[in-house]
Amino acid sequence: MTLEQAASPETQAATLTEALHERIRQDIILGALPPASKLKLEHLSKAYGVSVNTLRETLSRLAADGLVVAEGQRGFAVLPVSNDDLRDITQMRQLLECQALRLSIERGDLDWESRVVAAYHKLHKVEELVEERPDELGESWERYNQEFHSALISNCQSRWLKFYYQAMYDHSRRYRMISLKARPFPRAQSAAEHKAILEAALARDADRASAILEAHILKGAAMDDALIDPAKRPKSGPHQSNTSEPASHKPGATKMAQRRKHI
Amino acid sequence: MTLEQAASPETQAATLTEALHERIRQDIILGALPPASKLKLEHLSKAYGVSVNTLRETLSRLAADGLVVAEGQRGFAVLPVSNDDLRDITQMRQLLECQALRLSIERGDLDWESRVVAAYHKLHKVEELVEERPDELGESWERYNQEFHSALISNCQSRWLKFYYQAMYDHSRRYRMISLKARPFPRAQSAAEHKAILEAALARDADRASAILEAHILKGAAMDDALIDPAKRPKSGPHQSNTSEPASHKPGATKMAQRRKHI
DNA sequence: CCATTTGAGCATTTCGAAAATCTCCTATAT
DNA sequence: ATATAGGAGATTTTCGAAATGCTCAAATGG
Repeated sequence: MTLEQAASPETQAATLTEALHERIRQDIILGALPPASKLKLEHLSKAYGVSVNTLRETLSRLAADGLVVAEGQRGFAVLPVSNDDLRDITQMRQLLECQALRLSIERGDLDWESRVVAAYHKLHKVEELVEERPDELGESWERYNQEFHSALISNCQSRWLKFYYQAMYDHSRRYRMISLKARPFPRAQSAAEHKAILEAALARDADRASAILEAHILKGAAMDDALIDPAKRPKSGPHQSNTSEPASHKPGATKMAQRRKHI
Repeated sequence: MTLEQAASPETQAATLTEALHERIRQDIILGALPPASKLKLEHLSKAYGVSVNTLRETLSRLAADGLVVAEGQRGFAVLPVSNDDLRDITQMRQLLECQALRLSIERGDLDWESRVVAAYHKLHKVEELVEERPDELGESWERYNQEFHSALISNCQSRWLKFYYQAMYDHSRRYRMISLKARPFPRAQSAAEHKAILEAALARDADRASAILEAHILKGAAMDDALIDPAKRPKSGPHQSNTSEPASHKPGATKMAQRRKHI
């Protein structure tokens, strides 16, 4: 996502590269392209049906975004996960999102209020039901959760703050997706927290809202923590997982690159 | 600059794209490629002596960094400047740099202390002389100023914080370069502020150091403010702002042509 | 006279393949 | 047996040009 798109979220991709960027970004966040997996150009370009150049340009962008690491003459790989990184991401989200919320509340106007209320309403409805039918509603919860958090900070004027917030949110979402594969759907208390944030925001109490949000972010991340053991990744034999198209938009992933022994 | 490079600043560019990325980044920050100027692919690829694809990949990365804006089917342009953006950048620097400084001080160790002292020493020496001979020493001041600020936060462990701090520093530097073309070298008080920050940092007084730094950043930016009038840019008839090479920095095929053979 | 269409010129986007580099397996020598 | 050198195959990097889409002025119709 570019800075422009963060400022005014367009949904239409004008070029192939932009569409591919969004597609691969989602595949990384959702886990179709697992952490630390090598992104081989020829292979992926076939899987996504684009030329190597287009793919390369896209991966370069993602590398600048931080979702992909690019090492000269050694290609691209999905950013690995680690508990350290998760802690880092979490602290950054606390710093950026709380600051954005403060700014947003300070200049709070009626349009913003109604956006927040509307977003909360959707999220609230889904949260009442999501624990019973997580498979069906999990995706909705993700969307509405993001929209609620976005609405809260939408009144902050800082383009950069929003831009970096969005990046950090994407990263934390990737960790949550990983976590959800190992645990059910432990969002029991988040509904109460969302409500408390809403009330503090509507009361224009920036300190209180910010404090609750900070704790909320930490709690959410705590559930994803300690789920990352590097030895966990399936090391299935030959890498044929990708010989077939990513047709169901599952571009599969090659295995982690074995690092060279000596320099 | 990638996330990796921010974490451990490598100076060697392994590929043409990486070298070009750094080169254009500098040209934008230093003003050889002026704000809002259109970056025509064919033209620039000749000027820098690379193919259109390589240039394109580089510009895509810079777009993700935020120094360049990419509009689908309409090419690339240098990010425009505005007073709003300058304010935004300044506030982000305050937020990120102060937080990084706090974290850095909290886990302050001896190595960090000595890095800070060493960086301050260089900066101090240059600041004593820079106002008399700004043309000669301005560049040194820039480098040592950046190194001092970098040293201050170097002990903070957050990769992302450092990464975003660096991006914001680059942007603020671009504004300072613009400002320096209109005013002499008004850095009289910054020396005293640097000293105060150093002392607070060495005393492990995070609150005081952070407060001084916050004011310091604001003061520095205040001098660059109000220098940007949108009607100023030379929109002379046919857009010739780029017909003349950014050649002050000779983007010709001078240094780019040399390729390495072995490591 | 104004609005709309057309099309030539120009700029961007995308592709396929060549060149450069890295990886890993094998042979050879110590 | 271990270490070093050579080379085939795989992968990344770079290029030149074709395909696509935008811009803007001239032409056409109301």
